[in-house]
Amino acid sequence: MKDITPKLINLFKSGFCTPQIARLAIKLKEPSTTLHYNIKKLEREGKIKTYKAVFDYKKIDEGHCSYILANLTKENYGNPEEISKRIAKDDKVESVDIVTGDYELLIKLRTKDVDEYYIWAKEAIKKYGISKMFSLTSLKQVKSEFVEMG
Amino acid sequence: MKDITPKLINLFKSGFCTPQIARLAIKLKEPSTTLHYNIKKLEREGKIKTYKAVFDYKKIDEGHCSYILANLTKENYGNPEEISKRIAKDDKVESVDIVTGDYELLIKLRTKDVDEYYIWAKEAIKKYGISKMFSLTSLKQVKSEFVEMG
DNA sequence: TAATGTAATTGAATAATATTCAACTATTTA
DNA sequence: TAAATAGTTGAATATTATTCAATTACATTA
Repeated sequence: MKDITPKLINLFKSGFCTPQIARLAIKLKEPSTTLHYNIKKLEREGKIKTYKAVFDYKKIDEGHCSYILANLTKENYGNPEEISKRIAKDDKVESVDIVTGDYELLIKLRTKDVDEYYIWAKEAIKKYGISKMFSLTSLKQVKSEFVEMG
Repeated sequence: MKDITPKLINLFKSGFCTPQIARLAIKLKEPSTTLHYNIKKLEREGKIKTYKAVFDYKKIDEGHCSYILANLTKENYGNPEEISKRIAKDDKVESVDIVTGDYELLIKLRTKDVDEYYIWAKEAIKKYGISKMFSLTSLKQVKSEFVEMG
């Protein structure tokens, strides 16, 4: 049997979805052509970047969620953008922000468990030139990606 | 003219989208019926929670993004869950986590600008019984909701 | 290990939905 | 206020999802 779900999950994390115009038409009591016009306009203007799926991460073996504050080594301190773009490529990374305060980066990471988190963190220090890390572990994800988690 | 885009944006933040099976079929070189079957299975199992849109937040007047670490007053310290569920109801709140460390909650907030952030923060202290707040402002959102921001 | 049941794959038919188009209306601009 | 532009909408068409039934793969157990 071919297990296509991992591929599916990865593609759905950032795309391969589309608006449900008919459902919106009912909800908003507007003709579907009007909604179609307005949605395409939002897309054209670049206001909508993509359509994607949101998962119950525990159920897809990404139950461990952590927020990592990171300092860059002095070689990289000057251009956090390049480093953060590289970090952003990682499928396990939900978000990367360059932030104010004592740390330069804030990374939201989703892993299977603490072990996988630890492996990732060790690797990251080497790969991305991180000089110091401060991690917050999520004990409960009440809302994520604008979606309330049951 | 009726401006339905704000309603549209709100609905798209957490739903009213659907998978693009035909595109996936081409991408994965599998029959669309196979993908249909597998996707419905993921939905049935609750692994997929919803399908939604991701925005260029600057372009929809939600350009100011901040991470707020919060302590609850001692009356609320015992049940962070109830408070966090209430906070989660707020449309401006992208995520809420109960976290380890010196603070109980980590809130990701999207507002138009600093002014709106300040108003929200003041209100939140009153409404949710927050005794102390520590905020990190995002200077650049490199990735968000698993989507790389150009 | 053969037999039986269950889960997954798939092509063809159908149903549902998005998209296009053209006519019209509202809004903005000169 | 005329002309141009942007937004709305119903009807026609094109796409796409969904259902169905047949088939195959896999797991269970006797």
